Amino acid sequence: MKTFKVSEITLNVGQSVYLEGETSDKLYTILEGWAFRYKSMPDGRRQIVNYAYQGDFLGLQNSMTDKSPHGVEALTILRLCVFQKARLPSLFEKQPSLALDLTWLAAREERFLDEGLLSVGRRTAREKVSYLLWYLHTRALEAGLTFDNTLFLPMNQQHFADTLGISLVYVNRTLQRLRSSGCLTLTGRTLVIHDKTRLAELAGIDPKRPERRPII
Amino acid sequence: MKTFKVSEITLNVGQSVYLEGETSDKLYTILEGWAFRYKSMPDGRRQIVNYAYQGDFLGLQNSMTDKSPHGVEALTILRLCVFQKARLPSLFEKQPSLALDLTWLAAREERFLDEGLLSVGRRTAREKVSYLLWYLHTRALEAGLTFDNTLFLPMNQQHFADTLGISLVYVNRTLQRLRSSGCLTLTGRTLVIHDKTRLAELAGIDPKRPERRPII
DNA sequence: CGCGCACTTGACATGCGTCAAATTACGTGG
DNA sequence: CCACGTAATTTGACGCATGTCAAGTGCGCG
Repeated sequence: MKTFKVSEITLNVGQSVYLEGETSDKLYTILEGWAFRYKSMPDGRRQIVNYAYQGDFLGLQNSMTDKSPHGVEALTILRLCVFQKARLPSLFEKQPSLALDLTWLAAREERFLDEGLLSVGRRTAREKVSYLLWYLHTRALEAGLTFDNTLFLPMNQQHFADTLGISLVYVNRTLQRLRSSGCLTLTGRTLVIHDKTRLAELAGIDPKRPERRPII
Repeated sequence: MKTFKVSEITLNVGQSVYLEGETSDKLYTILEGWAFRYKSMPDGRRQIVNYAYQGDFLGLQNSMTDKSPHGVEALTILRLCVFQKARLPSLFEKQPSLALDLTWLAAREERFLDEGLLSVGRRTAREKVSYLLWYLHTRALEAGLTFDNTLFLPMNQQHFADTLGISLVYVNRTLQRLRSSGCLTLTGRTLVIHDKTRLAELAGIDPKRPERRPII
């Protein structure tokens, strides 16, 4: 294990863990803070692909020699643990349970991405915004980042727009309408969920197929 | 290895490997044929999340006890190899290279999903359809399923629509316009790419950031 | 020969995008 | 603590890409 860990680094808001198109032979775990993964088009259109926080791995999708197909940027101050990806094979040999953990994490990320695709592809704007807030709240719960249904969100409306595939202006209008529905408050960066069941309804989440409960 | 493999099964077009909401303690590899993974909303809206063919794993995202968050359906006759997921830990111990392979496959799937999110979230209808055809052709190349730029596509326009998050009617109109651009022919289920570079342009794929070349 | 399903096409409706400007919040230096 | 500059949020007016509805058309299969 001592040869696997390389170092610990800290990034500031807006700094990149790695850029789209950059090659990196590193792996990262988040010790503290929020980041987002994104992809973009030649003309600058951007799609945020997922958010990540403590315990999440970054860089697993990158080969060691090719350019990264996505970028990762810090949303808050971000403390990272850095590993050499080349050490992975020997690590898997010495500690097979680590391989299982990584498989589990990858599977979890895939489930998130699948949900994201459903959102972006098939939900209406109202459902999209509802779902995103529901999702962030649910993940924050899982990570112990909420206090009494209140939650600090490090992203702004532009991030929402780029996550959901709608325009900034329409995110704003949709948020207004959600606020007036009464089931949540979002002032500045503070989100309070008053009625999560209602929010799930607005998001078009199937009540008969509940999300998996937080693992631990 | 002999204790890992359970059996081999064959499905017909339209049959399900597993349904959304079903619990399954199995893992599958595709030996032959095409399938698609999908998720849906309570009211029936459907999002196809990815396509899979020979060599791809299915069921990795499912826990052994919870309901599957997505379904998988056969697009062609589908031959599958079935494994017991519970055997994975001991397998990883005996054969750490398998863990690496699975990690690689999971990373590959994540890259596909990221691309899908970019498509659905940020591309226009024309770019979406172009990208999907480009993507299917590229993957088919990688798998040795094309012959002289000609490729059999097992999916219909409804599948395209559900993949791209647009309506069936608009997929059709967009295909018409793509055909008249001259860079492809799509008659029935046969796709011929005449000018792949042009197709990539229409899809808004960054020329400076080429997709990773087929591995092997 | 006829039924069913995939594909087409036209007419019309609308959810969301775009442009532009106003307003508010926020950090920074004086 | 205030003044200022910059970024984030909000609102209005208008346009368009895409959706919806509905009616064909073509074709494979029994």
